[in-house]
Amino acid sequence: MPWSILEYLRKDPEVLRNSLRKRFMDESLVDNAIKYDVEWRKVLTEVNNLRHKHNQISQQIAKVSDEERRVLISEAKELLKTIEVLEKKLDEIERVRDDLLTSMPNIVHPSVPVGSDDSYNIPIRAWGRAKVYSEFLDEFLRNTAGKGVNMDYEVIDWRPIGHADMLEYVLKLGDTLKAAEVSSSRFYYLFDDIVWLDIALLTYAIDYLTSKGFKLVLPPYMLRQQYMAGVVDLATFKDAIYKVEGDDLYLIATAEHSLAALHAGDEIPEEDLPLLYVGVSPCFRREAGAGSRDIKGIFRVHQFHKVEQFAYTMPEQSWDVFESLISNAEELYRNLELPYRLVNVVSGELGSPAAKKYDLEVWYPAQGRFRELVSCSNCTDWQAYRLKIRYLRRKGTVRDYLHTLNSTAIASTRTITAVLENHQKPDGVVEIPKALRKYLEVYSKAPKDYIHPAKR
RNA sequence: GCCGGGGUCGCCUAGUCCGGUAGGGCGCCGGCCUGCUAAGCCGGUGGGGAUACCCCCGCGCGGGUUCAAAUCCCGCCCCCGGCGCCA
Repeated sequence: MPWSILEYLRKDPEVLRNSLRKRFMDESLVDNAIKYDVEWRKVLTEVNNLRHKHNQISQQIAKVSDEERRVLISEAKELLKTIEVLEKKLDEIERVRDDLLTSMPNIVHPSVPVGSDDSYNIPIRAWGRAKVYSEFLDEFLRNTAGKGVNMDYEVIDWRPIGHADMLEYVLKLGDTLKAAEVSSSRFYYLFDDIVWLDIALLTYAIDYLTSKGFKLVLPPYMLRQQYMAGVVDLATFKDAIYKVEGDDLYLIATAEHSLAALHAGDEIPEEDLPLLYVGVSPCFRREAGAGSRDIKGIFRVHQFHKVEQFAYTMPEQSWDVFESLISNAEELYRNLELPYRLVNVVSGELGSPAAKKYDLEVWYPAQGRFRELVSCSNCTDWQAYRLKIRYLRRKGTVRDYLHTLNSTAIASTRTITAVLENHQKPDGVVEIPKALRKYLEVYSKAPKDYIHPAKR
């Protein structure tokens, strides 16, 4: 039963305290959990002893005479009363203990920078030649060379139009105002060339990853609460997840959720690992904590399409696979000619499931900042424990929790915004990345090289 | 949604009517035996707590009846078949 968190809780709790400190969370959680775990084991032993006594009496009853039976039955009944009281106590302790355990975030990996917010993220490498409007040069340099990673750039003397205005007013290929009226804010209608682009981006990513041996999956878009709770933490549940009224179903916020649930309860032989999946699905997000951030355009929306990489691995494989998932993502963005930097995300911004996370951030010329397009996480055994997914080593003699990892490949709407800003010409024409051409050529009405501003 | 059948230790299966320690086969692991292999024999093969014995829980899930539930009762989930509805 070596779930890393429970194991450390019993053998070396300082590891957990230290991890919580790095996340700026209250480390008393650990001592509280220890207290309840010790108490739980103590009461469990008491209950088990009483149950044993009761079982013994119960088994005698079948074999004795009528008079003896009457005596034994009343004895058993007495015992049951005691057991019942103690079992109630045990259930209560167990409930508290499990709540404490499942509220425990994953253990922060030693290589994760410690810091409270994303200004402490550490850039690891950068790629591409960023178009930097003169006014944004200081900001650009502060976030590249200033943080120890050099990135090629060219200063431009015109300010590109922001992706939201491009979509809505220059190209006139999106209508977020009507969508807000009929749905609510953060919804959108997209038309023609942008829809082709959305489709092409998805097939592009699918083609790339299936060529690399990933198994293609179209997963359920809704999951029961039990499985959703195995994949996400409470904060995500509250802020990101839509509930379907009248059913025990939740809309997925990413294919990661369904792909993690795919092997819930399974035991996977060592020789089958790693299992690599590429899922494609719509994603539904409440964005409850977002306030009015990115309220314009389609950067932060309630629904979008995403191609997602997901891996099940042996514990000793997961850090290598982690690196390979992010390098897949990088290659996808390099081929789209989108300049990016890769950051090692600070401890304070890590979600509970993740032990370590890389974000791929593309430079947005009109906004003058880097923005997250890809998030790649190693969840180690955090999800596997909750979903009871184990590996079998050496023909079933060792059984243990495996590791799960996930990474964005392409999130459609967000990638579209990056294309609209980075491949925009001074005259408002958007050049389509050549890597997408092949996926657009199959459609007679799809654009092939350029998307042109609407005629007025 | 309705009617019927089903869900037992990795797989197959007995036990359910009639309540009393869940049995067998296959596979797998370990051991014995043996020129080698096969066969044969012995033990193990779910979760948890103790770890020197050992104990508790586990028959789709959750309740109930009972000293005692795989077995009886109630609710739910899933699978198969039929009917209905349907892109």
